[in-house]
Amino acid sequence: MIFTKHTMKKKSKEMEIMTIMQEQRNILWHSSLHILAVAVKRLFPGAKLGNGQVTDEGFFYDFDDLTVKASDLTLIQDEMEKIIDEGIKYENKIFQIQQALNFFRNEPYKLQILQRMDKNEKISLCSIGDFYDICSQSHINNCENIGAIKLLSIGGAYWMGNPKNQMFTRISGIAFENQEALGEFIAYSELLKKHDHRVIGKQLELFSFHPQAPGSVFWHENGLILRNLIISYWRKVHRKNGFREISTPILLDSSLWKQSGHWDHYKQSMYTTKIEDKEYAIKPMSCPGSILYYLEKSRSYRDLPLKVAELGLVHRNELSGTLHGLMRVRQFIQDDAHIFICPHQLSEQIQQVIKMSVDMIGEFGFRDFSFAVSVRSSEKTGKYLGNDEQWERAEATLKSSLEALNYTYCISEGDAKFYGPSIDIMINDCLGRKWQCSTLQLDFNLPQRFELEYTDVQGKKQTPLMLHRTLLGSLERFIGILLEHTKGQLPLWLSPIQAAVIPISSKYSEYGNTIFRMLEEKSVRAVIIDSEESLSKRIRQTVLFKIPYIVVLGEREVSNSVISVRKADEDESSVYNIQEFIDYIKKVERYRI
RNA sequence: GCCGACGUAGCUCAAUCGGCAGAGCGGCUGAUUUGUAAUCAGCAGGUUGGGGGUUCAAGUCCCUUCGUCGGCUCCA
Repeated sequence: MIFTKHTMKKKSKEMEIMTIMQEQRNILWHSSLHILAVAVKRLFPGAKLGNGQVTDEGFFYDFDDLTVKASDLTLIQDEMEKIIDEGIKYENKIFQIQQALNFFRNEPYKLQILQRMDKNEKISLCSIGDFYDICSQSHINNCENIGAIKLLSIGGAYWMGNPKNQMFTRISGIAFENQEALGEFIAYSELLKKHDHRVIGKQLELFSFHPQAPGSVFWHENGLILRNLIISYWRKVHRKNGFREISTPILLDSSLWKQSGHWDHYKQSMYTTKIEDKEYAIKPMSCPGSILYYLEKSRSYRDLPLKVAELGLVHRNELSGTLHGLMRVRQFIQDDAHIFICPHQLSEQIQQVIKMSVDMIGEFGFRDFSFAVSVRSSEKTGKYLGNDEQWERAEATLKSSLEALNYTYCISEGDAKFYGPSIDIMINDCLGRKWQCSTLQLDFNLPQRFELEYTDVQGKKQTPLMLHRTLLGSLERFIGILLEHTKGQLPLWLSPIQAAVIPISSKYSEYGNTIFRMLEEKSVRAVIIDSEESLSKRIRQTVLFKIPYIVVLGEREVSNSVISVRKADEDESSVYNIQEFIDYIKKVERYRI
């Protein structure tokens, strides 16, 4: 459903077909937004037209002087359907600006747009009956070709996207060729709800949120087990790849943040405090701490690449309206690392980071990736640090590193940070959504600001290059993505509870406890459910709690000293010796934790 | 932060025009001793997010505050 704004560098045949389908759909959606405007003007003549637009997920139109309730959506949708039934045709015509002004004499925002244009220019307008809109795009031939339409939401949106402007009322919707396609869309929306990590987190008792700390996670025991398992695997991978792990303070003198440049850019979203008249800030990222570590002693080219990783607890005062479950929080663990290198090591280190990312995220069940290289915007304004040559070389190195690994990528123009270009790795989840977790950023800024040095082979002082990178990004957010991808059915090695031991009746409780203790002793995460409820009910509880293995014990198992094991998502159970079962679980876990 | 909606028992939800706050699940107690997704019965559970107001009377109307959801802006 989600299509990225980026243009793919290379297109596969499939991509081409998708693009054609998307183009047709865009025409449909674009045609629909005019109808939305007509419907609103008919029902609410006082409303003033803003702009309409097609997005990746439908279309919207913004209006000023329009107050509508959620229940009005049905009213507007009915009106749109009426207009569609009228079968009015779209017409595009070219007008002189002067002439066009006349059409919009009661539409101040349309006038604003026209008045900004050169008076001698011509403009394309589209008409639907006696309704006119500024528009040069193509439409479907006739309204009747819109087979199904659905208005989805009312929201606010700043005029021209500028928060200094007033807020308009935005009505969003979606349209399809036919009812079946709309049905599929509704089914997909329902599916999304079932994968919502906030609901799953509550059901599986993984975490909670409380008004006393908005945007900060309270990890419950099962959620913390999951988080710790991820961390344990992360540490293993980093040790193997030559990283050293450090931990730096979360409260640091504001002078450090002034020196790093964060104070100028992000002061308003940093938490600060005064202690003995000195101002401190809680770290919003870990790099300055890492730099103080680098500066601790003089470094030689022999020490490079110096790979320093930190699971940094960072705080960012995200605006209240942007908080969203685990996906957007104010306190989180960032799996940061800083790699200090000599310039000639750049390409090799970039490739290593990409490999590490793809391998690690793949282990969590994400096999579908795409890559973006974020470069400067085409208007090379003064906001970027470093000179043109540095940038061009860096961008070229990022691209060639991906090419060396045979990865295709797209270019995200203008998405580079002010201090350097970056590679972003997007994972595609099972619902076709893209999430950016890993990012690798080149930094021209910090090594200079902190006067980082190393001694080269000739004994001369040189400035190292610095790579920032995260693989999972925020652990909180990554867990959110993982829960949505798996619908809470985590793989065995990540399940907070791996097996539920269920004796058929209290007669077999003793055997059940023996088995349970054997599993616990070998660090298999197990529970025993020997309450006096029916067997079916206890199995149901196990399945709802998404415990992957169900161990049922009765007369047959006791007399043969075996266990019956059923995978929660399979119908058949099999008989195992307890040691075979433990060995199997340990084998799955072995290379990860 | 801005625009809008929402907030009722642990959870999911009901309560007509302002007129006695309710159900299912979960919990507790008792009976049931179960072979792979809900055994039966009884009981308890509430300052309707917090504060203020209007009214004979407020879950319901108004103000305010906190939080959540959707959208905007932002996301080092």
